[in-house]
Amino acid sequence: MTKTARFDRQTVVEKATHLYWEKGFHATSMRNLQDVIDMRPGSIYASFGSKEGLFKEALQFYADMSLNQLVDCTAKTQSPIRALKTFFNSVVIDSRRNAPSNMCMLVKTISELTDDNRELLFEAKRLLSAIEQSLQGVLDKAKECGELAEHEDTARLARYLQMQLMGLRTYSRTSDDELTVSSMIDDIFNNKTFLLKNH
Amino acid sequence: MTKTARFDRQTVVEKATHLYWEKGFHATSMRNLQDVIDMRPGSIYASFGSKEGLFKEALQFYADMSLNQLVDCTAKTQSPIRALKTFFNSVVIDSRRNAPSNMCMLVKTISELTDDNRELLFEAKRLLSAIEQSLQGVLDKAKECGELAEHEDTARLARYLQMQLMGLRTYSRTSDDELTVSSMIDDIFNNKTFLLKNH
DNA sequence: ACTGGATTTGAACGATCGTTCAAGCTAAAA
DNA sequence: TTTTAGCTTGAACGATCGTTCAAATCCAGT
Repeated sequence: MTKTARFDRQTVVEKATHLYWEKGFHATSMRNLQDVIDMRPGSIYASFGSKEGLFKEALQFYADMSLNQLVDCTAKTQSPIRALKTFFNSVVIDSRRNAPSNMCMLVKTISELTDDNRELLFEAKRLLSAIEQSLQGVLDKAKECGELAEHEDTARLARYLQMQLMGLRTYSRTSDDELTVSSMIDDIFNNKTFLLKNH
Repeated sequence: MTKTARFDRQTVVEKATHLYWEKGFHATSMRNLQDVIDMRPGSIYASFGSKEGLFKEALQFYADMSLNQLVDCTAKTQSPIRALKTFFNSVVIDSRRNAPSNMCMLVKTISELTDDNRELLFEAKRLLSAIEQSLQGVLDKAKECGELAEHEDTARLARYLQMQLMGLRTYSRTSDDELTVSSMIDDIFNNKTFLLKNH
């Protein structure tokens, strides 16, 4: 071997992720990408194979970011439950300002794509499932700490958190009022979500 | 005036809605639409103005369908709360089989579109807000029936239902197991969503 | 300094995109 | 039956799509 790639793969994937996340798969053109990652078609296709190939790496990169975010939250406090709430606030509220979209890139992907892009669709589902498992991991720790009753089904609760997170980030996209969204997170973690007297 | 349009607008919009709902705005081409609604470009552009114009009517049609579904559910029972649960089941579970997508078309739209299609994005948000208001209307009736405590804030609860519905339909897209999704609906209406001993 | 193999470049490809419009056709009015 | 207004048709437009590839460029090894 005589030569290695001149570009930094991590940086390129990061920039591509940013664009895909903002505009979605179909609305992002290869020419948009060429500008943003500053590479010419030949290099891109030599390195990533296709528009789908690059998108797949972007999905992976995004999921890694999200998982790291969750790990960071658990590292900053002794309380797993508090960590979860911090994670929710970070992902739902903070991303209203900084992120390319306040919606989850994986959710945007399963929402946009059909069987015409089977592999990408499957990949996004797989990564969402991985995130759900990480949530369950934190809930398991909460059980160990005694923050969660022994009889609680952490798989079921993780499923619920995942569903609520999906709902929150989507709702967040419809609402200009940040305080409203913020209070919804508080309500979730105070179990004041829906109080019915009877079924 | 000597002549009126030959096609049936309602039927055409219905077919267009089906396709847009399935594939999304960007992945649906005008040629796809031409085939499905059996009209030629000239007629389509004379009647609807543009791809966006037809999509806007499709959004309206979809929202009307959804609102009618909710009304149907309230008409079939004396209990507004039971009506809401029936609505959830109908929208989340039934649409796994029949509908073009198990996700909400309005959610798919706000998820996919950016400011590049400002008007459509705004329209989808507006219609989602209308649905939320209808949910609140049902909750108000529940209060009158005594199914809901007097002190409950129906606007807040409606917001919560809307968020959960968004989450459920999205989660439903990721899961093959219909029973799991079904039990999540049961849990929501039994207030068994997330039981923490402390915050 | 030279060589050789890998990377990078950018023009170009055929396909398809959303849209236009002149010509044809249809059915109500005269 | 003839006229005529307006809907319908389908070829065609320029733009852009994802992708390819021969040529230019680059740098490690000699």
